Amino acid sequence: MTEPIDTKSRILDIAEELFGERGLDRVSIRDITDGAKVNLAAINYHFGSKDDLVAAVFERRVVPVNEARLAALDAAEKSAGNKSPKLEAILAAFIRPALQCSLKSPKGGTAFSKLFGRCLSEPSPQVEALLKKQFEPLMERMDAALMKALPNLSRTDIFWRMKFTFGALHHWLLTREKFVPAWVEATDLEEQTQKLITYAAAGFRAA
Amino acid sequence: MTEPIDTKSRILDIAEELFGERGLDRVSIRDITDGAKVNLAAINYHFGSKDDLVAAVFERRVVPVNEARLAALDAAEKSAGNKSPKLEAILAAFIRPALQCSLKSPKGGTAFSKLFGRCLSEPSPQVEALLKKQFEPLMERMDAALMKALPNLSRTDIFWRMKFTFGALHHWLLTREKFVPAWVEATDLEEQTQKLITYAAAGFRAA
DNA sequence: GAACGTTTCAAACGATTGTATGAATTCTTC
DNA sequence: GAAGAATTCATACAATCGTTTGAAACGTTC
Repeated sequence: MTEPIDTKSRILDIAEELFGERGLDRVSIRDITDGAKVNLAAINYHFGSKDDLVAAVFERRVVPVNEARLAALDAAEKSAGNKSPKLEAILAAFIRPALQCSLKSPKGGTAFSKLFGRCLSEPSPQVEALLKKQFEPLMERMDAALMKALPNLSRTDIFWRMKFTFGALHHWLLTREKFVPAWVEATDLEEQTQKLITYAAAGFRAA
Repeated sequence: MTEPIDTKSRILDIAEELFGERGLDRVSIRDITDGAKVNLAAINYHFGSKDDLVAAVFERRVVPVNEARLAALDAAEKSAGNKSPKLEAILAAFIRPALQCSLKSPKGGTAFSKLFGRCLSEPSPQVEALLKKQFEPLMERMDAALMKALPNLSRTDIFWRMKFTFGALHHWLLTREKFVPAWVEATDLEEQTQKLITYAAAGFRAA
């Protein structure tokens, strides 16, 4: 576990890990600089403030995830020709990149999921602006694709079902390893992803 | 808006409101005592510590909600006789009490939802113990009812779909007024509840 | 109304927070 | 290898944090 990377990346890495573990406010500047083995002033020097660091940590993961989602949507639409892609493919384009990114993040991938949950529930102005900028265009694309795939569903219904799906995805990511009784059969992530896609697709298709 | 109630209740009331607005750690003891117009030492005197206050605020809402859920489940099973209640009735027993409680809570009901989200993502030891104690028996009852209603679904599948439903419910409660584009047709809470039940029921029935 | 337990009060505690400073060091460019 | 920019460093700052304290005020009971 050598870490020859630069100061900025080291800060981002363990900031993500600690934020995910303990929450944004329960992690001090000093916790991060100690963990990253950099000087106390490094965060303010490289990022400006703690809030800016939070936004940077969050942005580093959210941007590629949403890019991957758009790319997956593009690919699905392309391979479907002039027809609409299957509902499952549209939902997979939304769900799978989030999971894949969460795997790249430290601590087996739970750190980013937790961080995302926190950024949703206690957003700073910086994070809120980032959320809007990142998700508005994505949601428009998702809406359009879903409306085409489910022509007899109103746009309002699609909006609500998308919100439900979003919630299911993130609660899953957030508590993947938690609140799981012993009797639950072990399943790998791919299986769990399939289960979610199946569930959401049926939810969208409800009369 | 007269508040002739006692110190303890006044503290609980605005603590709930402030925690919901800003997050557990962004609200200081002084914010609460100022808002409740009580002395600074009142929180430590009446509750012991800030963490204990958080648990008390949370407990005051969670306990009645889960009692109402169990009661609704009882009622549904009773009225169904020796048959299984309809899937929608089981899900409604889970969903509706949470919504109803959230309406009683300050700020049009969003405060409790936000508080719940926070308690899920950054639980103190006290809150974590409370969560376990409150949700384990409820989930067992829900599992049993759902297995009876969906006999060809494995218990593991029921667990995961229940988790997805839980996520959809709480993300909805947490962001009810947020991230809603202007074009979404206004719907009252009852309609939204129905939409969620429809979505979740279809998700559970998926092959 | 005296004695009691309960609650409220103003004030202070030590610890920790995020940020700022200016000097020391390293890196880059000529 | 000297000049200048970029980075790291130890240290200090003011503010805020949760908690404690001991006295004052209150309510109850005999």
